[in-house]
Amino acid sequence: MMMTQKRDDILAAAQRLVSQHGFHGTSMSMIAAEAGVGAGTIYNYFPSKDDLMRALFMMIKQDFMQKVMAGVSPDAPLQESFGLMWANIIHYYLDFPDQITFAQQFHHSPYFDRACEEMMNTLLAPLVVPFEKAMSAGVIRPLPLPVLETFTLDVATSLARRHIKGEIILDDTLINLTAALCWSTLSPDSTRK
Amino acid sequence: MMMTQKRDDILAAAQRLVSQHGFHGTSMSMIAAEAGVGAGTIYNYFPSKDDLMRALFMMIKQDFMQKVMAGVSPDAPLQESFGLMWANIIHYYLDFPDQITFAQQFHHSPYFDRACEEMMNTLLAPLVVPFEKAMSAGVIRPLPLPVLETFTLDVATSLARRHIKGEIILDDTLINLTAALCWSTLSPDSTRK
Amino acid sequence: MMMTQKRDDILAAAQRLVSQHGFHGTSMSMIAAEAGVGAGTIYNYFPSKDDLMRALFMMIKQDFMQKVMAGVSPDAPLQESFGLMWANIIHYYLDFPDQITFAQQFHHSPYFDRACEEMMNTLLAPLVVPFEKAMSAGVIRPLPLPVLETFTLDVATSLARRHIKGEIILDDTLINLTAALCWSTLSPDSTRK
Amino acid sequence: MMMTQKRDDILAAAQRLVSQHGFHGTSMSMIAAEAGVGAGTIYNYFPSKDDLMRALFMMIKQDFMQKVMAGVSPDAPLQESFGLMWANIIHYYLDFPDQITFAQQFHHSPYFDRACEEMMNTLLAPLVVPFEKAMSAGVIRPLPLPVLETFTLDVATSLARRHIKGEIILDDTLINLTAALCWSTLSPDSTRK
DNA sequence: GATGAATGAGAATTCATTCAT
DNA sequence: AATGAATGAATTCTCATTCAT
Repeated sequence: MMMTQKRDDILAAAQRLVSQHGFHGTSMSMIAAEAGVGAGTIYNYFPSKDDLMRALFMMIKQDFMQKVMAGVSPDAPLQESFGLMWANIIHYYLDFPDQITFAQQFHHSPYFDRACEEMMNTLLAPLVVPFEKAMSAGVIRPLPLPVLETFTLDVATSLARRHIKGEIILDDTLINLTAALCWSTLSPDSTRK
Repeated sequence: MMMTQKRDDILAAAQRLVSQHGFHGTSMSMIAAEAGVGAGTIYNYFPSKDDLMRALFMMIKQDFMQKVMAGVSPDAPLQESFGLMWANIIHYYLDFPDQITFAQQFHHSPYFDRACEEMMNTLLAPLVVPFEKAMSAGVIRPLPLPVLETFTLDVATSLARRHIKGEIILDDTLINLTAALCWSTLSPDSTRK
Repeated sequence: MMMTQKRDDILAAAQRLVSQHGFHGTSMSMIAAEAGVGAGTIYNYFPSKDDLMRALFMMIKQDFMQKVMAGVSPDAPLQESFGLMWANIIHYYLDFPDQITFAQQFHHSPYFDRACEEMMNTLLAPLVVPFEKAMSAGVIRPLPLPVLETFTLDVATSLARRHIKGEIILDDTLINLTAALCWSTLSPDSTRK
Repeated sequence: MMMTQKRDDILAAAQRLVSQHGFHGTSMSMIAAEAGVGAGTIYNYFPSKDDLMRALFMMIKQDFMQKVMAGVSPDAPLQESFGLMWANIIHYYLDFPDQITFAQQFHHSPYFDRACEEMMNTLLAPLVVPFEKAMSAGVIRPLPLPVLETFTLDVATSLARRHIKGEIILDDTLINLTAALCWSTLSPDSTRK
């Protein structure tokens, strides 16, 4: 159906504008104009601005997950998958800086409520499962899941943000180095002297 | 003069409200009411909403720095200082959850411009210097400064946020564990097999 | 479409209110209420209060010009046209006192900028051309154009204002007398003893 | 008394600022700052902003009258006095362009009420009396007083304004020419063919 | 008299949302 | 479904005026 086309146009327009001007710098009329639709049309697809934003966030996260898992074999050893996923994450951010800007803004705003939280957890599950297995198997250090996420996802995000801001240059060498650093944090013997 | 009192009331009110409702959910009238002053009074102390927000951010960061360095001796070995600073950071966030909420919102909003960036760097300098020395001395692994900050400050911030959201409980055990994990990332031999 | 109706209502309301209360005594909400539209509606037609005022001024001046030139034949001798135009000007002011009040307020306010100036000159051109021709032909005394305008337009305006204020009564006799006085000022032999 | 000094400072400051920024572009605090007094102090001398503006207008008009009559002998023939007064008026405006700007703004604003009107008439009396006498004596054409004012004062004001705006240059030649033109309008035989 | 911090009513303007077409 | 003109509540900010010192 064509119904989906307009919806996508609106989401794409919103993403472009919000990453440039922020949530509150982006009005519904701006989105409508950028998407090439009437102002009222948006409300045929999204009940409110908040809903549009939430939908956009989810869309981005879904896309993110898909690209992060690209090429990852469920049977490969975690250390190997980890390196691949790490590179995927970083490249995603570098390829789509708008997305990270939007996602960060959204994530630290009052838009991000319990419902978002839960949907995100559901979405992240495929990423998390292999780590849980690895913990059970003693391949990586047993850690509370949120701590694990901090030392992996959050670190990658932080690095990407600093790259986008121009503080560092994430070339292959630095990507590999940081991947190795993170992995070492997870491996069971890392704090040995 | 009491001039300072009203200014502080306004800053405190702004902090409380923004951490709850976000920047754009917090109107100047709300701040005035919460601070117990007239709407126009705010403008005797801050030229605009933006300036008020920036001033608040800076104040928080200054306070943060002071509390993080509490008890840290410049002559102590870095590993020892590191543990102390780590605990200080975590405790600061746990003691003042409003601050971290506000600071994160601000940091990822369009309010945060070049000028803020630079003031922050100036402010963070005392924290950074010992690490640079340690790198030169080979005590810790040589890393670009932003990478170092990611693996220390940003990780601590992320952990604290997850504590505040209820995902984990940062008791002394977990604080020590995470400190050790971070430190191991920095130490020169951590990626050895 | 009815689009034009609302625009006109707004202009008419603005004109009435400003001639009574002055620019700054006339708020946008007052105009909206008087025009019977929502406060925001004005901004669908005019980007700002300034623009609304400028548009109104231009509209009035255009209307003025049209009415002043009514019945004036381009081929008639200037002295004859002059009498007609003079009567037209005076009658315009007497018929539309709001307009003159508004125009005078506007003209002596900071709203009146270079751009207004130039648009006015363009507008006045048809009025001015016959005088320039008459000067070349020696029918009237050669004078700098602004001086000519002073002795014609500005004098008529001043007389009309004094009528509106009740200082004089501009009946046909006085209109004819003043026209004759002005014309005598322009004719080449007027200062002869 | 020193009381007068501060009052004068305030009036002078107001005049400077209003001629630059207009009435509503000039706030009481601006005036206070420019005058070097506290914001509240103004209210010891003037009950309100409106009163201050009115007082300023009157002061200017008084000064104007004094300078216009400078060197005018009550016994001299009117034609001679007229030339002198004409030059005085023009020179006053050229010497004090701020005043004309302010006075025009004020005169066409709602600040200018009946009371102002009457005070102005009282003030202008010395200027008017000689003309009335000359009319009785048949030296000049009998005209309603407001018409006379239009053809003299208002014309001079208009010329001065056009000079200030750069449309013409009022050198001695043009001053004398325009004086002669105006005088001819007043003299009893001017409309003869 | 002098001060200037405090006030709060009021201004221009924005924008999410509605609804008649 | 699509439109976009209309709405009006809400926002930031200004400023004449007051009053405790």
